[in-house]
Amino acid sequence: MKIGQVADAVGLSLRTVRYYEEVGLLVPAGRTPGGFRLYAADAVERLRVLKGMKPMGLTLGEIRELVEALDRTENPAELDAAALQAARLTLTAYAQRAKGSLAELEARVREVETMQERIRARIEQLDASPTG
Amino acid sequence: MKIGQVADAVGLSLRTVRYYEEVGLLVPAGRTPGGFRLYAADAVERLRVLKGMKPMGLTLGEIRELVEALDRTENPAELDAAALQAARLTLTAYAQRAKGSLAELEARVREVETMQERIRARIEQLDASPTG
DNA sequence: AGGACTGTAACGGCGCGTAATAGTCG
DNA sequence: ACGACTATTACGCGCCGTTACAGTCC
Repeated sequence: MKIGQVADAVGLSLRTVRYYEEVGLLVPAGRTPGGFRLYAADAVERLRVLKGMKPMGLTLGEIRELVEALDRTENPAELDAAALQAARLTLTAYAQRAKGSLAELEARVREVETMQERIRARIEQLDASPTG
Repeated sequence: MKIGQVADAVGLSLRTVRYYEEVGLLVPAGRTPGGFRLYAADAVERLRVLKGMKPMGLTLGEIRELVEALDRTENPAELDAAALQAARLTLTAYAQRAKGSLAELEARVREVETMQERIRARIEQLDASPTG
């Protein structure tokens, strides 16, 4: 697949896909003789996962750390005890981050609801004014 | 009040308060002879409102438009019909934005929950592995 | 006088958008 | 050969964080 097909399938811009390559998130499987990036079919799923991590509020560098930990633990049998423990720590830390992210999102929801209420109250007040 | 007291009370950095002045969100009431910014007491409340609008995902320019609409409609009796109608439109638009923002936040919550689940599953898998 | 505070100016950084220009594919 | 696609390079932007250096307050 060329970059346009991949980007369309995932819903990311060409710029974004190229930038993700620049920061080491997804390197294309190869190139055409002329230089066009070529992606394997699983690149789409990979990008979907990356995209799904962004709402956690992670930087791309953190996302990279997280996906690398996930990659390395795909079949745990191949890992020695030390590497396994390290990966476990990383994953646990990001699970915690996710928890904190959820708490923050809920706080944001409450703030937005408060603002919404404030605006609506003002609109009602305008509707009730003599000139309105 | 000087900038440090205001910033502390609201939980914004000095840099941010100065930047908000630069973009026209909050101009200090005056200056000391030496140039220090002086704020009135209501500046704190004003900054709290500004801070409360950010979770809606508005740019500072949009925030300015919104607070200006709120400012202008504080006592509707002084407004003519045209100005009142214009402000009403603006406020309604931002109420709609708030609604959209809430929908997006809920989508983000679901995405984060999904990622959290994925990470937790992997951790459990590690714990169940022979080397774990 | 001295320490805490504040001033301006300027650069840095993330995560891309957006040209501009040129080459490649079918 | 033509149109659709892609490549690289580079600047821009929002929202500040972060020096760096100097001045102000009490």
